[in-house]
Amino acid sequence: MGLSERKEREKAELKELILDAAKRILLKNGKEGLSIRKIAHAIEYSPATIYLYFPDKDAILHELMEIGFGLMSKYLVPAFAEQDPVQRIHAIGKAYAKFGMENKDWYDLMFNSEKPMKHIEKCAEEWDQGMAMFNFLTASCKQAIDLLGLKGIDERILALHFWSTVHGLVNLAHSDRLEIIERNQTRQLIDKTLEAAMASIFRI
Amino acid sequence: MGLSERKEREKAELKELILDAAKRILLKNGKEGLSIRKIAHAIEYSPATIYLYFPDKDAILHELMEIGFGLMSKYLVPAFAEQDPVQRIHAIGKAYAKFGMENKDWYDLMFNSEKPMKHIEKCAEEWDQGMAMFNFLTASCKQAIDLLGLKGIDERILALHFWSTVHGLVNLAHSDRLEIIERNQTRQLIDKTLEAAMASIFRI
DNA sequence: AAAGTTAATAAACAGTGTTCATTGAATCCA
DNA sequence: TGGATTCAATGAACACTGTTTATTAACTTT
Repeated sequence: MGLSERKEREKAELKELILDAAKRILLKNGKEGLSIRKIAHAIEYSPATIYLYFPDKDAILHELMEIGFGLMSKYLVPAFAEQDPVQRIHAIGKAYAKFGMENKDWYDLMFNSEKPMKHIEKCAEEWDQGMAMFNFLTASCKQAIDLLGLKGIDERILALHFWSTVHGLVNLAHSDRLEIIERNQTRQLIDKTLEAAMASIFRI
Repeated sequence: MGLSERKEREKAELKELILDAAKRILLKNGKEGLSIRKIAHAIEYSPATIYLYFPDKDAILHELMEIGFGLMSKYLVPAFAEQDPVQRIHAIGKAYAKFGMENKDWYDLMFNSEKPMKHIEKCAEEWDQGMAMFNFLTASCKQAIDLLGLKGIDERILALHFWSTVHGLVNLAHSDRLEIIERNQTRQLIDKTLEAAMASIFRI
């Protein structure tokens, strides 16, 4: 019963081929420009073939999302290694924003799309990479709170405050709203605001 | 030369009819469900007719965006009237978040879409309602800074910090990320985080 | 060799935004 | 009034989109 080993390997290989093509098209044409038909054309198969390997387009986007977290961790790992929790949080914020600014389409897929995570039961499992990052941030916040002797502050709320600030900045930048506030200063605005957030949150 | 007054009035009337239908469809079917063909069907005209009154779909979305700012101001006006600048900023944040949570599609159109504002030269003019709101927030921040005697703080950065926090929260809520962090607590998370932001920013 | 299995596909369906030649009715002018 | 002109409205087409299904063709098993 079941597929022979060779069959399974071939199936996995074509799945990988599809994802690779999807990745390339995402990088070249953006989220809007990514279509089943373009993927099919890129790998020289018919569009219908894609549906033998993925139930629908959302499934492909979801797998891309997980690849995106892999990319993002390259930005975050050095920040995670920072000894001082306050500096670590700052470094995480800067790395997060850098990833967001340099990988708009990935970021959109990972943090702004609701489609690839329709059912909350599933997404709690499937967004585990995102959750792991948030939990690490929360733990760092707890350390910072203890270190600075801040009282009556919930580390989860603190982490959420920090995350939403950076997430908000990245999204405002992506939709060109920061450009409206001050032309050609987007990066500086993000850096300065991040510093101001750190200063006010940790009362430096 | 030029259109007679009656002609112009008729033209404006049909334009209004199109926008009204677009508004209804946006509210019922969301941003994705809003199509030229559905608008045409709703007003019982052919799709091609729409293009006699608007250059393209983006132009319609842009006009809807301006209508959205009208809706939003209903939420914000009471907050704007608040006497104490610190409480005013808090009230603005709460009203902004309330609008965002209760009007997802409008919010998306006004703050997350880049399409309706392709050229930055234009959008500086055409996003003037958004800019006016941000400038008012900045002015309130300046007042709060003076009132509390905070030193070395740029009111523009402070306003941006506050805006990006609330914007980030609303977007995280819209993409169900807050639901992942803590199930069925989205509203409370937003309120608490907003309070924490106020406390840390103004050192209460 | 015949039967069974299955990967791949062509074609279709129901949508999308947008363009353009044609129609038909209202307006203008002689 | 009659003919010319103008122009709003449209049907039909183009090039796309995601997805489904019956059919083909190749490979595997008996």
